[in-house]
Amino acid sequence: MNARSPATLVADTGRGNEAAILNAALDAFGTHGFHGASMRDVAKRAGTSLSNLYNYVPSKSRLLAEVLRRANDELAARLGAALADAGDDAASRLREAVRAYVRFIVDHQVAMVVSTNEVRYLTGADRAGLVAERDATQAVFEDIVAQGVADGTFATPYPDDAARAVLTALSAVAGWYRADGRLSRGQLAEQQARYALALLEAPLAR
Amino acid sequence: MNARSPATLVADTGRGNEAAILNAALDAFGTHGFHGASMRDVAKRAGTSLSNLYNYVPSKSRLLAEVLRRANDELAARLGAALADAGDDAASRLREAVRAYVRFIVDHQVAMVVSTNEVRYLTGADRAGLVAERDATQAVFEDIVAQGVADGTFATPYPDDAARAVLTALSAVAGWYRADGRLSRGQLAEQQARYALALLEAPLAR
Amino acid sequence: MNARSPATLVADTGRGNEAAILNAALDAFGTHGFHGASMRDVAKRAGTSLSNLYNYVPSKSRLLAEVLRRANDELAARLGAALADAGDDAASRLREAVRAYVRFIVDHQVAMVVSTNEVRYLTGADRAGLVAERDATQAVFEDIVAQGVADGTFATPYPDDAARAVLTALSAVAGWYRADGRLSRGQLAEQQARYALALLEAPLAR
Amino acid sequence: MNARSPATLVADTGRGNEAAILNAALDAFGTHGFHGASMRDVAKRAGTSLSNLYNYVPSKSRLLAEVLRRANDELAARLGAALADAGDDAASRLREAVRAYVRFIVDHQVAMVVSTNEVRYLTGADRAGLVAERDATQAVFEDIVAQGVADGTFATPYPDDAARAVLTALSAVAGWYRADGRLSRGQLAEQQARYALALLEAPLAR
DNA sequence: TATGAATGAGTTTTCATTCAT
DNA sequence: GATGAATGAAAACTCATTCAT
Repeated sequence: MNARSPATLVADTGRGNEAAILNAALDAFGTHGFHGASMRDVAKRAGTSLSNLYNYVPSKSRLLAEVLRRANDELAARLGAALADAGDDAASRLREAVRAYVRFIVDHQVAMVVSTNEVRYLTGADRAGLVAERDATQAVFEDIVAQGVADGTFATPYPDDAARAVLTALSAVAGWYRADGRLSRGQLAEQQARYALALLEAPLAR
Repeated sequence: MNARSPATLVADTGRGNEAAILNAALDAFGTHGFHGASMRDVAKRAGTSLSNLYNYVPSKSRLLAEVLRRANDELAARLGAALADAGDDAASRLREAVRAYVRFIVDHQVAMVVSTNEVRYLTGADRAGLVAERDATQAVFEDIVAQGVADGTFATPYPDDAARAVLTALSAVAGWYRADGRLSRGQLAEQQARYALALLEAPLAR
Repeated sequence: MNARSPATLVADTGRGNEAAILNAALDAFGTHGFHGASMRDVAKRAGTSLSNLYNYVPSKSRLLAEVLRRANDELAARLGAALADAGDDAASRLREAVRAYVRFIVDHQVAMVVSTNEVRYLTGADRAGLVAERDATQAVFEDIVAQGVADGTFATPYPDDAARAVLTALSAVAGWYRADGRLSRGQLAEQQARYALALLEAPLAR
Repeated sequence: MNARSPATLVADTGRGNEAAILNAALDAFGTHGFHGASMRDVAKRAGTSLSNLYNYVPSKSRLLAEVLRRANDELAARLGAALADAGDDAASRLREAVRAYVRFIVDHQVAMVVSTNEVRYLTGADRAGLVAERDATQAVFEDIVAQGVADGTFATPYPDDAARAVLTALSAVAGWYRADGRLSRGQLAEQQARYALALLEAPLAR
């Protein structure tokens, strides 16, 4: 099965309704926001009863945390795989990372939107955990940029800030991407890679 | 008085508690999000009673709309003023627009955050109005980019998309800016201007 | 108006439904216990809506605390008044205290039952406050007993424990008293006074 | 094994988890009250699953009934044994009955507390059965008192009411007894016996 | 303009209980 | 006997909003 529904982040876990519930939560949070979505919404989308939700998840906020954790895991896995297959030079590593990121957005647009907008409603350990995972993702980009700045590939005077700028620009894509839009998936990746390289002030040898 | 509290978007309107209420709403929506904030929150922050809110505003969603409208008006005014004072060439117009935008974020960070995150919860005419205002702001940037592409200042192959990328990168600044951060207000503007010009592929005459 | 409904602990406070709510809570807690009574029960008995309860009381447990506080205040006031009018010797002071206590039970049987059975469900400051008030009431009896033991009126070898035994025996009356029972109000007081004096081992000069 | 945990009312019945469940229920009801304790609480304390409870007991209220029945059986057995070994005169019979009662409280304090506070939540046949058992226990004391009054050992003018007063004073002990308190088990029994005899107005030949 | 009281629908969460395995 | 999943009702409490004053 190649074509996933964009909101299907979690595949069947073999544990009853779990996948359905997590995907339903993603959908609901994506549509109404964390506070705007009710547990009833989630249950309805998951095709189960409100109270049964609590056999799988102890609270609404833990539900959000779980969904975000899975989204981040998937993104991290994709980034890792892409970089494992990439060459050694900073420019192509950056390009591969951007491509993987864009593909993640295309496949899991809602997850990206929710990740961006709703983390702030986590608290305590859930928030700390997510922030740590997110920082790890950011470090991946910072490392690439640092490498490129060291070897002269990138001329930006603000390496870390620029890495973050690249990331926020990327994640903003989830806010406007439409599957039926002007650009194909590949073209979108190409565009974003070009933005990234330009922003990092790579020579325009392209 | 020169130093405004960052959340104070609306100055005294001469109409009782109106300014206090609008600023309180901005604060509350900024802290908890539209759905996470309650009218009670707003009333408490404004130092008035819950029911008195409804003497100024007919509903919670109209309160959000009003707040967002004022934020956008202020941003538009600042952009307009900055461009009126700017030169004729695309690069310096872009630079001035970025500077004004950054200064708006620094002065009204919460307003920018709320603008970015909570518009989606408006509906009907309120939403349409806001989107139109926002499109007008975007057009300002698109026009500058178009001018620069026409006269060869900018080499980007995606003028409109790049203009939007510049804008989303800018508004993302509101998500992480801290008054006590590493960069001064001026340095921040400088950095963002450089990102913008790089992203638009202006010659690296810098 | 002389004949009060037994559950009417709180007279009109001039503040909307407050008295009705407190009396309704007393009734509900008396009938079903704290955990067995729902806020809906209370609202129904008070003749108002569930949500309106929360304009008067911030939580169910604070409602219990408030009810118990008022009950204890009334009991303390009655004890104080009775002792102010009593003679100086321990036996007649004890007798008057018992009479006042019994009259309180007769007038506010439900309040006494709830006081006895439901304090344990209070927590934190509410519980501490109530326990302190209750200790003060107990001290009144301990003082009388101490006086009587000192001047030879009471022969009990366990003054403090015996004072407590008297009190628990008294409050247990609330568990079985019926207005239409065998004993009149006065006879009941007489009986309990006799028990108390006997238990304290006063000479059987009776 | 001589030293029982105070809450262990039921010894292994040879039927799977039954004893654990009944003891867990006793604990839970003792801690939170009948309505404040949930079947989940009970299951957790018993170390089994929620649904497995229903293999042993058909409903929550029957669980309470069962626990109370066992507590009362144990108390009745102890009273019976104590009286079988006692002499013939009312004073020593009363003394032995009080001793047995106090020992029951010391061994099964929680059971006594639950018995006292939660019977009221039983309904129908369960309640009727318990009340009958309790009346039988009360009759034991009433008989002793009647005997004593008949032969001049006790001078109380209210034989039946006084018997009940003795019983409620005794059961109230469960409300404050602490294993590490001032009085030993034997001293406590001695004290309560003295209260009882005094209350019944036995001559102070002690 | 301002308030406290009022309301009905809604919130998240827990309840006792049942059922398929 | 034992479990995890399921359910509908109910819990306490909050919501945006209205109204009388």
